[in-house]
Amino acid sequence: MNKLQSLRGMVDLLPQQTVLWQHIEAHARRNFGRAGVAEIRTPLLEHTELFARGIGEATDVVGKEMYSFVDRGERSCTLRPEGTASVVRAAIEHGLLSQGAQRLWYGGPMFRYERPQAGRQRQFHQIGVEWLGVADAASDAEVIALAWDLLADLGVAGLALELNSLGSSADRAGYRDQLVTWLEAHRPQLDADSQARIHTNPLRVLDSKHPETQALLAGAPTLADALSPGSRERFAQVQEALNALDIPFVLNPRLVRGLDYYSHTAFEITSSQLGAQATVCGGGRYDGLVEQLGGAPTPAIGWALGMERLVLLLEQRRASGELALAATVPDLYVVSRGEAAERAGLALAVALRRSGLAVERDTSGSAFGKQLKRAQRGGAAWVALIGEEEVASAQLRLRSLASQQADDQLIPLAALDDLVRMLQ
RNA sequence: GCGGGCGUAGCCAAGCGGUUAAGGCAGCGGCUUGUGGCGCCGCCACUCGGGGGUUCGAAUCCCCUCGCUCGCCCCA
Repeated sequence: MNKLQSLRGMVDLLPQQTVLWQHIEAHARRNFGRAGVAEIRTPLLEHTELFARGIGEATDVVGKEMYSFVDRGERSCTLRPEGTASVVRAAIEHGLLSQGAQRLWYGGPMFRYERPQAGRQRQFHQIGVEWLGVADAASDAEVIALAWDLLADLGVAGLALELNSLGSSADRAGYRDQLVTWLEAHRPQLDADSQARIHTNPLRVLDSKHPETQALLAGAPTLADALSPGSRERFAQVQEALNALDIPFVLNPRLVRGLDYYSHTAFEITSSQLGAQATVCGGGRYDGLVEQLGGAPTPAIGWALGMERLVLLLEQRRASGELALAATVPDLYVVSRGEAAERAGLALAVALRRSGLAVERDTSGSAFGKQLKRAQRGGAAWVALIGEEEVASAQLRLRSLASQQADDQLIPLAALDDLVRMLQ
């Protein structure tokens, strides 16, 4: 183990991958721009307390997955495990909320100390949207549409939108008590994981994958029954709005989401192509969070999508040939050999780039045949060849690689404008 | 954190206790000292993720370790 390698769960993205990432980012930027959603960038490092207060002490994320350390100033710092808390903190800190509703998006790395798995890294990346100061049910559908349409624009098929309502915080608290009482009464019949969660995170028991527990839960009180009439009406409005937008969804009463701050609308977009880590995008309403972090009571809703998981889906499309990302192909490939010729080639390449052309220069110094071969393989349409003869006459030899024939043209090195015109 | 599988060159991959570790792709060089996708030839692992052990002998068996992977957990 002498070889240097990246830390466990920290992955390098090589050029073949980065084109996919850029593809996704470009679509996201464009769609967000159309919807009037502005980008916000917050630090990767925050006070540990922000996440402890924002996400909830009882959650796994805060309890055992954070990258925390004490800095030289004795502060407890944590690499952000998710984006929402930071965005809310920044909005409160800079008084954004007093300037009306904020429609924000962010992207970047998050850190969680977990066992790596397909679609799950310790440093992973999310693109997320947070709308602060937005309360109406129509906005819930609008925010969901942002995620749904982004994925659709990227051509990702086979996705399912799952939807649930957690009710108001009062509904949820009341239901929680009801559920805990019921779970306590049936404790011996529950699996070990679920028993442990009765008091730490009882709602998550609903989503247990143990078949016996699931069978038992058929008799448990349901969240839907615990919703107040107002919450029910609100949930119906969200569903109507989604219908009107032609966004299909399935109701999933067991969808409760892991983080404490959610209320009312909760949703996930999942893919059957991803194995165990099937959630591509998850989000929901978190009306209580801003206040919890010290701001004025502010309704809010948002989502985050996992870049790695989305990339996995796009890689499947690429492998099957459905998605072809154009590699960057130079307009011109400069072939030169010999000291003076290489200098002339360098000057040519830089000058043409300054004119806006994509120019690649062969730096190998190998035989012209080799350089031409590389030009061919690189997909360049044109080659400028400069050797001793050309330097002597202050010309370059321009050849089209598209045609098989050698129909070279000699162009004065000084006649840059002519060359630019020909290549455009 | 728990359980299963795997780890041979940049990539894919054969070998599964016996002397020199197949092959393909990519790369590099030559055929072609100044001229293009093809073709042919050559080069490219003293070594099998790392360490230790068993053995006359290990890439092949055992142990530890690192990493990857699938599932659990959790979540994006």
